[in-house]
Amino acid sequence: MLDPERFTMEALCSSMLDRHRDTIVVKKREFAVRKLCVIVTAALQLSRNKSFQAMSLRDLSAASGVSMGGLYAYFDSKTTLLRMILTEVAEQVRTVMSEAPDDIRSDPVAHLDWLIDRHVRLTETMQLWFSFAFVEAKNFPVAERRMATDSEELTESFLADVIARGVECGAFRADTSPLLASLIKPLLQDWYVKRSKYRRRGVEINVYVETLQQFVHRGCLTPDNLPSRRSR
Amino acid sequence: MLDPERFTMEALCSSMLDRHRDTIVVKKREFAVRKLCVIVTAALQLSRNKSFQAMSLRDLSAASGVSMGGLYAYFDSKTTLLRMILTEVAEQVRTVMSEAPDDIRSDPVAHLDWLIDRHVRLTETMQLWFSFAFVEAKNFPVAERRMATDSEELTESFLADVIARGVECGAFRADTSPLLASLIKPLLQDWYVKRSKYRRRGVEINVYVETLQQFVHRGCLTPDNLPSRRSR
DNA sequence: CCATTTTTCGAGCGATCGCTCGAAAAATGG
DNA sequence: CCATTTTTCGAGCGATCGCTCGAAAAATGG
Repeated sequence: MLDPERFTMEALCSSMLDRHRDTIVVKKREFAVRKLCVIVTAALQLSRNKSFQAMSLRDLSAASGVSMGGLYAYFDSKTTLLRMILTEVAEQVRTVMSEAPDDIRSDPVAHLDWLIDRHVRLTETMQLWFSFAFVEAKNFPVAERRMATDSEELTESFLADVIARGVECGAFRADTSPLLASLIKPLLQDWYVKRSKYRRRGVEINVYVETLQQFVHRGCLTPDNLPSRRSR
Repeated sequence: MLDPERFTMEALCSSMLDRHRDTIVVKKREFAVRKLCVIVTAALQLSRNKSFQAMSLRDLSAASGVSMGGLYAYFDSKTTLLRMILTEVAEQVRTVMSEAPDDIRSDPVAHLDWLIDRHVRLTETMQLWFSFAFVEAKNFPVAERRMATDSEELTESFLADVIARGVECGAFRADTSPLLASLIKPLLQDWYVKRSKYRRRGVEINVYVETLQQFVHRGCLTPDNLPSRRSR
């Protein structure tokens, strides 16, 4: 459903380069993308155990094999590197969550399921990026924190819009809580925030997606649309 | 339902002192508790905007009015201060979530509702402490991170136990997802992690608790126990 | 009131941080 | 092959960090 080719490190760094042509000094695209991949890979890896703040640029230099001075050809401050990564995550969310085909868009239940499925699979594919964004966004300058907040609100608004349409057309209960979209979001986030827990317990991504969809269905579908699974 | 007197800064710092008698140099209880309150209050406040790592001990000294040297009478390293705060949060969760009276304990549905209610209200009362623990725990030494993980797993096990009992006695669906406890936890956390969002939208704590309880009911109660709220 | 204990103070330490800059190395193109 | 451009390098900068320690101030108790 999601083409993995779209989210390779090279594809994402290529996109990062386009977005930051003005701050990246290196002129030749080939050179720039290759080094960006190395730098970003090392940065995500190092931030995984420690944190972005705790990672020094000397650590990053050693892990990436790019000299201290060399790093500054790709960003003009450590905060800029942070912003580049956060922006890439936010823009991928915006793009990927907007791509619902028309036939799915026409059915609120299917559309809600689609949003849940897409979000979980996107965060799975870009797991390191999302963990990074979630953990680091809080600790940094106002502008960067704002970016993270906006991205989260956008995700929530995708959900809220579909739910509102579903209530309107009678697929969802009329008494569906206005908080529902707010509650689905932390459930989506848990998949990557607590990824290691689910891995340890052997929870497959398909199981997680289906469990979440069913949980949400029970919370907001009208009884007519709800499959009755009474067992025993 | 929760006595606020139990969770005043003074009560919590008094408890912290008992737990760390060996590392705190100051001998007179009266002195120690008073200064601890000042120090911890300032530390939580400063970590709110920046982060614990980004907060320097000079910042803390200035904000609390305690000199650099004076601080070290209350902890022997910055990490110890972190550990003291995290421990206090974890122990309060452990205590407060274990106090269900027998009559509630005997009814799984009531007990689950009680756990949800208690957790949300505890995190509301100790909001700064919980936000701190959630944001900071990831960034720090292995031992401290482990403590946070253990605490979260404990909370989850409280939920899982009650759900298992509920399934056994037929109050909860037999096909209740084994993931349910894992999914409730991020919903509980969202209340304090995204507290400012809910405040901005004017969501009252009672509404949040009830919405959450209802959402969970729909997800796991057998139809017999589920109040039918079909409207229009 | 004074001897003793307890608490508080803050200048100064070594280490590490983000970042710079002039020079070296590599790539390019005629 | 060589002149020019582009990329990479790493020692060194000022600033700030966690932490120490000897001395001053405050509290205690007979």
